Amino acid sequence: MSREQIVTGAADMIRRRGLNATSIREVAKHAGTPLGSTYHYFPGGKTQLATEAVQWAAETVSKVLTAKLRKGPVDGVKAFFALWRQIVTETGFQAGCPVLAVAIEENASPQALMAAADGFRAWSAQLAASLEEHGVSPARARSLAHLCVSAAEGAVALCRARRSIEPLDDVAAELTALLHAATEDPGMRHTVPIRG
Amino acid sequence: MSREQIVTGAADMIRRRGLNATSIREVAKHAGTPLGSTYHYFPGGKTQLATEAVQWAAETVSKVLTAKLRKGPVDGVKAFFALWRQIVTETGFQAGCPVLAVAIEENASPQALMAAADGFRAWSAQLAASLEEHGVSPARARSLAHLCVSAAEGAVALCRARRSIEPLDDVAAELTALLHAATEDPGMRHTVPIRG
DNA sequence: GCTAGTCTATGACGAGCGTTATAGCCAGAG
DNA sequence: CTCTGGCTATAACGCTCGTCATAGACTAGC
Repeated sequence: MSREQIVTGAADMIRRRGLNATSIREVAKHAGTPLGSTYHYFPGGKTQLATEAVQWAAETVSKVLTAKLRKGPVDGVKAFFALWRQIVTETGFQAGCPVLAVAIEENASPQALMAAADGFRAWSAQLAASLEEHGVSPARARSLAHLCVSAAEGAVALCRARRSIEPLDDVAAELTALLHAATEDPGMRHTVPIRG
Repeated sequence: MSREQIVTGAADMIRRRGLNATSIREVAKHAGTPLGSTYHYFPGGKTQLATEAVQWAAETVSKVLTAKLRKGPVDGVKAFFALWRQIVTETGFQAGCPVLAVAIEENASPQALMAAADGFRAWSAQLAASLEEHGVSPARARSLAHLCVSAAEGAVALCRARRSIEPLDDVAAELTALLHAATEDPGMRHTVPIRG
């Protein structure tokens, strides 16, 4: 169906150029459908298209996360980072995350922004739930999940700017080690936290 | 001087709306200068203006980092996160990081993108140097520095989407604890603290 | 074969964009 | 005083944007 091609094409353009630089005309051309069709399928205009593109991207990642988290949080996070690594390298550092792209544009429609928030929230929640299942306290699970999602999103941006995969790989290594220690090492599980 | 107002105004608009949604006309209006003046001061057009805006923002953060890192890497990172926290909350979740904004737009000019890369690299390098000074190995210092910068940038985006400061605070707490353990406490160097 | 509804095709609208050109202002140097 | 050079002011260029309207084509059900 060509409706789906429009959504996935829009998501691809948004993750490369950002929301504002993604025009409906180019999305239609990229999908091989006429401009009129876009407004037939998406009567809500650009707002609706952007919202659905973000939702589609968020769900795609979410499905991968669901599948890989079955083997535990560390494997899930590894897959999460591997996914971003593939996107960044396969596109020659030209694509990132459409959810992030929409999140940082002030004039994005409220619906699209909400879709982005829901996407981030879903990923964090999945990760946190898996951590809890492996003995991490709820508060710490949430905070580790936020760290993983934030670090991945930020690292993708660093990699794109520097045209090097190094930041993402560094971050992935640090976080796998951190999660491993937080979940599997019984001797350390009740260590007194250092705060300040 | 009004030239500087144009640069700072451009940086402010870019961090809110993104590069593409920031028009020279609006930058000029926001700075109270006529459109013609913009092309007088920046004959390189939007490319030059964006590049200088990114450089200015990167250097502003860099100076804060330089000052606060004198008290050690943990204090530096705390200040780094406090800085982003202030920006996000003060603007009601409407502003983020202009360096990130430029980094994730494919059609940003090569110069502006390079300025973004330089900014990220400078922050990471400052942090890594401070970590090395406090006994962290070069490789791990680099990787921890990448983690801090990436996580801060990503957390700012999460906060903007969700209109909540929670992700940033969670990330800051996790990373201060991680850095503290990595630098100062010999007995805890290979442990991971648990938050309450 | 006709009708209805889905989708295509095309063009137009007002607006905003980056950029350039040109004429005018207005201080300070001679 | 005149003159010069940095800055302002204004208008225009071609272009793309989001959106809408409208007419045609195709396909499914009767």
